[in-house]
Amino acid sequence: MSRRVTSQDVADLAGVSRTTVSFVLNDVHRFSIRPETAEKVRLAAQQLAYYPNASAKALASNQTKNIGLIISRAPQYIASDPFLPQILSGLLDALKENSQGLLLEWVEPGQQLQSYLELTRAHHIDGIILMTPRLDDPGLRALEEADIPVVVMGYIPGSSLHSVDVDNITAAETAVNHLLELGHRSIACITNAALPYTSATQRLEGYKSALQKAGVEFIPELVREADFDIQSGYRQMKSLIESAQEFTAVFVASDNVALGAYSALGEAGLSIPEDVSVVGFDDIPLASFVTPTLTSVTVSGQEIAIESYNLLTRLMRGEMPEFRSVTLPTRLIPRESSREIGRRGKRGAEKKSAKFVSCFNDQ
Amino acid sequence: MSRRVTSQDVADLAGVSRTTVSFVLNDVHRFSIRPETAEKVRLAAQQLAYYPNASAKALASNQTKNIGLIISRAPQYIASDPFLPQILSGLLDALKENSQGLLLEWVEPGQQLQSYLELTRAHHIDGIILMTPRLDDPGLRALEEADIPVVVMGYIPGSSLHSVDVDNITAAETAVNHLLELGHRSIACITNAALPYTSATQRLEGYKSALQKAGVEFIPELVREADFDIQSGYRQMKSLIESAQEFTAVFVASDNVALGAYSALGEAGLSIPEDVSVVGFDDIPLASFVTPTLTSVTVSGQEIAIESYNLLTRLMRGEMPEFRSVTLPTRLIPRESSREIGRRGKRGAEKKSAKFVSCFNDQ
DNA sequence: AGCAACTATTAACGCGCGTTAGTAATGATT
DNA sequence: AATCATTACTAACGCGCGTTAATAGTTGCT
Repeated sequence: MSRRVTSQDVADLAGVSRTTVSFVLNDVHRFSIRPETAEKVRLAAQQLAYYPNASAKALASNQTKNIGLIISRAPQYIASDPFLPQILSGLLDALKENSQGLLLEWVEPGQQLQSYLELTRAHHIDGIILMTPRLDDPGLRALEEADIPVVVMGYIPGSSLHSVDVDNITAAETAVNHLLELGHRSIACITNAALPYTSATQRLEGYKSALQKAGVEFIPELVREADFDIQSGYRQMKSLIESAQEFTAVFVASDNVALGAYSALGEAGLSIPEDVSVVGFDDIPLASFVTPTLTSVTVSGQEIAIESYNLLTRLMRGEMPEFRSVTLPTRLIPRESSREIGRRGKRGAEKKSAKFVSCFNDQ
Repeated sequence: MSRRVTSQDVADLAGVSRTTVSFVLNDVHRFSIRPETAEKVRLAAQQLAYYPNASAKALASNQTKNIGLIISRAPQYIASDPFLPQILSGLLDALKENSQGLLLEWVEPGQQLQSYLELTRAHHIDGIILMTPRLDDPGLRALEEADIPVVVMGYIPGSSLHSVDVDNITAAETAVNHLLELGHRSIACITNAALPYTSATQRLEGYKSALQKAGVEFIPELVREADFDIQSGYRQMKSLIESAQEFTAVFVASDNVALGAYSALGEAGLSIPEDVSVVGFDDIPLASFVTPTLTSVTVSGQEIAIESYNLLTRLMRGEMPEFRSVTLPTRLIPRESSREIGRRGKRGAEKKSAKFVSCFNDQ
């Protein structure tokens, strides 16, 4: 309950003015200060365990030392996201060095405009990183016009906002090409999210493009839209299986969703990769630990986070007025879940391989 | 670049004083205000798209409207945590209703004291939720003495801090009892984290206790310490397999770690549950989608988050001076990964079941 | 001695808001 | 007519800090 320690207290103890304290503790070299004085001040500050009040500092300096990470997705979709921790990990690490804070926000679709306005105007934060943007986000214009640094994780065509992203289209093409090279011709696709999310659209784009370049017909019935979480992957794969469509491989644009697909395939008595090859996307840590290990496209959440943060930092320092969009590299990691189309490649419920089925039927 | 809109602007436009604006927008009923006046003010505020400056508000009112979630773990361990998103999801949801913000912080072991002091003194936040506390955290005393509301997710024996946790000991006992009831007598244990983390110690405690009550000898060589992530689960399980110790079941105190164990078992040619039964902890969403589905103990991250937030809210309102510690229920969810000790229960590298091996050797 | 050119320090203002003490106007009561 | 309550509002202070303009003290040079 002891009164709060202010810079005045430090000044009194050190026998100097509050201004001097401020200069010393903020390393203001414009006004020179005798080393002994500085030392006295530092000692007094330490002795009193003085920590400058964040709000006062923010008000006076017009800098909050916080950046905001905005997730435009409802909490229930956040709960099972294996990718978010990577982003957070990268961001927190980078922020620590500059002793900045991370303010987490989610905005519900429909409330974007107002939320963004409040965020930028209320000035809780110095800069914004926008995650999982939607093409149809009505608040993006407001962000473009707001005079606060913004970096988008992901690509918004036609937007003037700075962005960091992987080349989703090319990456998806590479993934599908991998399947094509293995001899697959009937390749299904399950998106990572609903199509208003740009990454989903782009990855689907890459899928189509790869097929086209290989001269393979695009069959809309082989495409399903998932919704971030495992359940949706399970559902959509089940839907694919139940449809009469034939396919020997599937490109699932999210590892998380792919794991749901694994489950549905197993339940239907289909073996991976004997009956169906699977390629995922994101290369989450788990990908190399599931059975069979999952072929995937590396996307380092940490890297995206760090790159976004670096870009944001430069914007906050007032550098770089010109437009810039960073594209990070991806790499296909072939693992066990994809293999050459085999002799037993024709699928059919009656030809179930015994290998994985047992686990589902025994108990 | 347009100047910031202040409450003075709103006052001018509405033709009243700044004070009146403040009263209207903050719903201060102590001073009555004519409805028409209030309406004028509200209209003006909306017209100017006025959002009160957060820092100024915080400084004047001594309330930041932010709470801090503190993770005492290094970022690399955050990256693959499947439990964190659940916590965040729950917290974000609850916070939204009170239009509060969430400030994320990690403190590195060794820096706790200073970090906590800064957090509490700098007053960036109104309240603290402390995740994954360590028994040996030297900063806890500082938190106890600081006059800021604190809720700990987890249990710290002997601490006066309010806390929310599941009954780790009982839950672990239940998990191990489940294995005992299935006839297992040689049960290994892999902890979820290093023992300074309280949950790890407690779950190990529950494991020992269950064995003791069943009259089964505790064999230290059957215990391994993992470290949050999948890799550590893989390593520790490998270590167990390579040791000469016999076991027919394993209690892994974290689903995430258990998935690593899955991988190591598969690689060694051991089938789950034919050769080794596995019980996890946390019931992450993935648990019901892996092959075989993982028997686990439900711990709802969302619930823990919401309960912690509720407790914190009451503390921040100044209620409840008395000590309180909330314990949330857990439930064992039997799935495919655990079954009665079988005919083929004796393990040995030469008796590998072909089922899972194929995936590792074929490509 | 006299003036300039530093160096070291501080008084004082403003950031935008919440809030207390006080004023002015109106109606009710003696 | 004078007093008192009530209503509707405002002037003015303070939150704790950063920062500018100004002030005292010191040295160097002619």
